[in-house]
Amino acid sequence: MNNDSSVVVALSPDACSTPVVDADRVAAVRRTLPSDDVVRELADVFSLLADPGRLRLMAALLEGGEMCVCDLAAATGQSMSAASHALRLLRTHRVVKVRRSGRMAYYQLADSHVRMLFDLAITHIGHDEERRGG
Amino acid sequence: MNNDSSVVVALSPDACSTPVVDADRVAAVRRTLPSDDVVRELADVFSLLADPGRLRLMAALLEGGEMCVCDLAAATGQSMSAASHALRLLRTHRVVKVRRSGRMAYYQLADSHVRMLFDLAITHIGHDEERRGG
DNA sequence: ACAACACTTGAATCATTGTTCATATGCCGG
DNA sequence: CCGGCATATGAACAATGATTCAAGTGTTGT
Repeated sequence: MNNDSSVVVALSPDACSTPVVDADRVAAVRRTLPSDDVVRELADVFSLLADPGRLRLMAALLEGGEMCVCDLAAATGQSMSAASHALRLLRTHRVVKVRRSGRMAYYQLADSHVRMLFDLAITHIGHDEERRGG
Repeated sequence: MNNDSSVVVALSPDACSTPVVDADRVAAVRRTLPSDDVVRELADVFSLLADPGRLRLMAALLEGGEMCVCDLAAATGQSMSAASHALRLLRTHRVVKVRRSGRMAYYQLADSHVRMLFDLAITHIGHDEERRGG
């Protein structure tokens, strides 16, 4: 069936370089896409998880519960400075929270989504390892 | 409830750069941490999700099912070149798969983990809309 | 054959980001 | 108060990566 509402490609003035095959589908998809803000925040969250150092930090907290910075640094194999920088990032994004006692800072995970994100991603790469024949 | 009074600073004989407060906990955590390879793969997966362009691409495929490159580019608001580069990355990481028909290339998601990763991350950033029951 | 088309790819550019070194802050014991 | 300690932070540097332009591949229609 042809779309009587004329397959007019309502391209913005500057985006006229992109041809469109199925204009209706494109329009429908555009409507359902998350807003730019949400997309940016999502990318932000995943960026936090996209670094081995931070990943180890989170895995350590997943297992160790609550730990101080120097122990976290030792457990994850990075310098205290690197660990502190990483924890700061995670802190500002509400992934971990800190409790201070004297000169120590004890960190723990702030919510439980991290564990699920981990498991899901592990499932994904496990799925990848499972395939045969290279 | 007091635990710090009994905390013995069990420094390893050769505590070079990183001091350790709770050596046992550190050792235990180290044992449970995923291997370097797994950590790297995890970071790799999350890196794919850490870009707005790719995120929009995946969200579009989540909604649109199977789409050609130019429609994906139009729907996600990027150039065809950018979309193609992004899709190539997603392809090599087995996140999307491609079907060719003539000069067209139709992409779709290769596994269902993406949707769960999305929902989990959206829950985390607190933009979870009330969509249960409807 | 030719040209237009859908897509891919390579190279260059530019921005982002992780790591390190050095220094700063605040707490504790003497 | 002072020195040592746990942590935090700033700036510089190097590496990674996204985007763009230009050119390349294979396909369809005339």
